[in-house]
Amino acid sequence: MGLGVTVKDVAKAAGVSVASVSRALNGHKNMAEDTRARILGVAAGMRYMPNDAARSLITRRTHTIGTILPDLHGEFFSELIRGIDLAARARGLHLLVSSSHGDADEAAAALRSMQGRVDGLLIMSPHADAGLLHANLPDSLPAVLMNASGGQSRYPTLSIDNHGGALAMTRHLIACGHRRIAFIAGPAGNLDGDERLRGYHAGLAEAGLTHEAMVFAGEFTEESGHAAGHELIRRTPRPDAVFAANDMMAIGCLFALRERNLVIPTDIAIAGFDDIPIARYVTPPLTTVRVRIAELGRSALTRLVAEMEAPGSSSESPQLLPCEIVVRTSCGQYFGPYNRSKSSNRFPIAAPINMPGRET
Amino acid sequence: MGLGVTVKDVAKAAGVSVASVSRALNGHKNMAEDTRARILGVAAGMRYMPNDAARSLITRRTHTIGTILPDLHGEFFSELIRGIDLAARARGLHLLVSSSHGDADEAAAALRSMQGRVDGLLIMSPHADAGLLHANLPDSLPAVLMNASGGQSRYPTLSIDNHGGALAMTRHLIACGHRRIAFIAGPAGNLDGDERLRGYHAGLAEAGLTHEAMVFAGEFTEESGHAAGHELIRRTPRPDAVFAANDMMAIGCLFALRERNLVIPTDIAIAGFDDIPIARYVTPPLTTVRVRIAELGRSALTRLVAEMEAPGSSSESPQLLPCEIVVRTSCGQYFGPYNRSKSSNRFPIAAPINMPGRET
DNA sequence: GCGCATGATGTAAACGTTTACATCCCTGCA
DNA sequence: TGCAGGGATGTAAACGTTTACATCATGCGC
Repeated sequence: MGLGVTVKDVAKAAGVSVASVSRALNGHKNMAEDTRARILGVAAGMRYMPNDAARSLITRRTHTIGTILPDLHGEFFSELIRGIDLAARARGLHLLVSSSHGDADEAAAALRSMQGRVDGLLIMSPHADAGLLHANLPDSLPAVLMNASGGQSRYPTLSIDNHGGALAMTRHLIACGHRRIAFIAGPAGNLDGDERLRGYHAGLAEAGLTHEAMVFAGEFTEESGHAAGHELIRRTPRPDAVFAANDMMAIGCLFALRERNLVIPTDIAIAGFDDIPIARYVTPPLTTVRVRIAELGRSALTRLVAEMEAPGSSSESPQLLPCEIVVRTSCGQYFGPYNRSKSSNRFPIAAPINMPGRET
Repeated sequence: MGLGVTVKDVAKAAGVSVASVSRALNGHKNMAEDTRARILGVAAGMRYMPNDAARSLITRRTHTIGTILPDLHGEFFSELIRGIDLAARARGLHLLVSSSHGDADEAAAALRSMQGRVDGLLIMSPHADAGLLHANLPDSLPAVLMNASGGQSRYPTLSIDNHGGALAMTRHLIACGHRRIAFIAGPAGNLDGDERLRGYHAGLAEAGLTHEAMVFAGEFTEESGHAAGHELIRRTPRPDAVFAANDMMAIGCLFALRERNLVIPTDIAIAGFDDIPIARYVTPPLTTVRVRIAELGRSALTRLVAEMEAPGSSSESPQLLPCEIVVRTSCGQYFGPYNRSKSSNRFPIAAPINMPGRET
């Protein structure tokens, strides 16, 4: 039972018309309270569940929002979905996900296949340029872009404040006394990576250290960080700090330096970007830039809902989400004025054993 | 444009009836090939997209499957979704997710709200007992349970082979020469944790070490592992190995032991369960049991599709997914006959610095 | 007591598909 | 030439809702 019970069956059982049943269910005004109560009782008794397809057909609302995501792994993906899901559920919206899009064609297919199933779309895709979007989406479907090269598109855009985060970290490293700060970049053309690089350069420029800029190629992978690490210690004079465009490269670099028996942070400091969970557990714990991924998801959904209710409502695009410096021990001690996260160690991590050069 | 174009508009533009348009789109037989081509051309030209709600209404198929998940974090969640999504997309199915269900009421609400939106359900929830499922799901809706206490339910069930994995790890520890093996358990009543505990006991029993069993309470959290670590080293004689029911507890324990300046694995060995990404990056890298989460998702979806096509097709429930021992360095050297993962270190990790007691 | 506003309820159209059935036309065979 | 058969196409019903509009009863002011 439960399936196959229609509004008509309920109407018959309750001795009213289908319209009354519908009104009772949707909480319309202008109904006798006792009638409503009776209908609701009968409906519950029959375990009636409205057919959403029929409802959507007439109301033109699916109460579902779709997400188009690239081939993401790990914490980033789950936190993003988590933030979106929480915000969506709070509004009674369902979540249709389509992830793992490796190329533009797959992303386009996903876009098209969501037609008519969703009231709005949350899109994060390196391939989602204005052309692709226009070709595969009806103009009437609200959408919000995440971490896209905003501005050029007619869609609202939300991004991590990559530039601001990298700038803050560069300042922090300088404040810690480092001067020769190397940077391990992201893959060419990657938006996040490019912004972080810009922030690094801005930080150096501020301190009059432009001539010290030292950029190594990277691919956001542990391997590329490892390779960059081996390369950068051959430089003379050696850099006294490394800032990697993401945590995985910082960790790869960390291992490379340890292979050469360099002591971190005494011999050389390391900083990353993202604050992935692993960052807290390597030896020594990694100083990094935290990005609130769940918050990005939550904000994007909020923005999308606003867009759905009043298209073109807020056009102050792109919106930036702030980052936060998380100071651990991989960059040496620092007690200056920058924003430090109180919660950077939710749990007291043991001091790395046999690690010289650290004060208590 | 693109929205608002209906089959009727296409029919008019192509000079045929709506039935012909429908037939052309759905690849029916008994159609003149040229007519079909013409209709398809017109439809594409008008950027026609069929309305899924209307289609679902009449066909009673949504081509969507729903997932009900508990409040999961991190890698586990993303890998699971990833496996499901890949398998679903391959079959042209959409994915409706509902995660973060903290209690039974939320799970029940999620179950009900998916009515009529999905053709089948993938459920992982500690609250999803037979009663809850029966009360909130129509009998006609196919569903597959993941990691539930199988057998008692009329739904097909898939689970990680927790018992087998824990047994294999216990054997491995014994084969490494350890005798006094402590176990840090999961939260009381947790199915996975209980099965792992059973596997531990079975392993000890096999080796005639039942009297050495030593179980400490844990909550699957780093904190509880840390606490258990401090507790277990006060025992005399001290355990020579610790097997934690999951990696986070193993890591908490690892830090506790390092705080006491114990050398791992010389003084005491540590093993975990799950192979979370962090496991490879702690010092020393953690030996653990790998569970193929994405594979679990993929299998569950495959099973669900089978169930949708032929209800009650395969009742050999519950189905177990094998685990795999991943040998790193936290348990000492071992070259015996157990199944070792070749890929346990996708990338050469540097030897932990200043870590005595390890051979090359 | 009469008309009228108001509130409760019923009737039926509409949403955009799919598909059973009817119709038409063409081919092949007697 | 006539007729059966069958392939192509059209007609219209059905899916389960919501909602504009019609209807009906009730109470109120005069």
